[in-house]
Amino acid sequence: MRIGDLARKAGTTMRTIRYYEQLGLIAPAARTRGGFRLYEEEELRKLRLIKSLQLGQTPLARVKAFFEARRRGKAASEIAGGLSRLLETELREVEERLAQFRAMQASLQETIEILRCCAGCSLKPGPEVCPRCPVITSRPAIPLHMQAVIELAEGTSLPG
Amino acid sequence: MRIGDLARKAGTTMRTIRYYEQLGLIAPAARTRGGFRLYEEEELRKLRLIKSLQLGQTPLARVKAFFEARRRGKAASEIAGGLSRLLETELREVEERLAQFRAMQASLQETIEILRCCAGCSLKPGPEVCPRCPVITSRPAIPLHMQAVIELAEGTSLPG
DNA sequence: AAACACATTGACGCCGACGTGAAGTTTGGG
DNA sequence: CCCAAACTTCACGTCGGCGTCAATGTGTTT
Repeated sequence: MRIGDLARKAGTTMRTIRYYEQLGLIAPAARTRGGFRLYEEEELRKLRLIKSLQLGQTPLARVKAFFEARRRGKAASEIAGGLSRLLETELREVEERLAQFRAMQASLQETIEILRCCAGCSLKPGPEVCPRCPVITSRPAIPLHMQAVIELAEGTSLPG
Repeated sequence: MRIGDLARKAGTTMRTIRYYEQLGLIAPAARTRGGFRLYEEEELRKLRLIKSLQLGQTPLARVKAFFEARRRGKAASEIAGGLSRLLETELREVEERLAQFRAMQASLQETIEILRCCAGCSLKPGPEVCPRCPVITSRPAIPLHMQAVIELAEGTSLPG
């Protein structure tokens, strides 16, 4: 299989594949006499893998470290141990980001809800303006995005 | 307050503040005769806001759009409507990423568990190698990272 | 008025993950 | 044999979010 086919099958581009090769992530199984890269199915699997790893923001350098763990480890237990250490680091990072995104999601959802209420009342958003609004007052804390909205609303000139 | 103080209070740098100004995100309330930027507390709040928004990967361009929504909207309901549309877009993106990260987390956790088992057995990881391993065989699907591990393990030469 | 920290503009650099040419070479079908 | 399509390497461009340097100007203290 040549690079164009591989790119199509993997849903990526030739440029990307060559870039990965430059980084030492994948390599063609062989070359034609003329120098064309020739690939096996294995590279296709690797590419798909890289793609899915990228969904989790895993940088290519770490993907490489992951791929390289094969060479360094000798015994199976070493391999398993080394890999699981790598993955635990990764897991910690993923969980950090998860927490951040969950917080963002909560803030966004709450803020949207409040805004819908304000839009219904035709009021400038903000707790001083709409002090009896249950959507705002029943909340333990003002969500992140709502704080921004309130600041923004202070610049406007409209009936309160 | 001059730019250095603002930077310290906001936990950022002068360069960053000037960069934000260049992007139209924040502006000094005034300047000294000599040209030094002078800021009020409001800018500090804005900076803190930007920082927290960045935790959710919100690009600065969108933060700007968010800030600019003030000028475009005239009536309060327009403002609230426009903002909530912005935030809904943001929310959708955040939720997409949340799903991806959740999948990554699950895959990582499962893979680490499997690897621990393999390390305990001193076996090369992979379902053919350890066919009776309940940790592997009881799973509905092989997690993402485990697929990578299996590919990697195939290059090793060790007692199965 | 000298010393010193603090600021100013401008410009170039960097990282990651590629895109986008340009100029030449190889392959495969008719 | 010839031609278009596919491929090669080289090298510069992009985007976001700043870092860092250079040369110069300001504010404050003594």
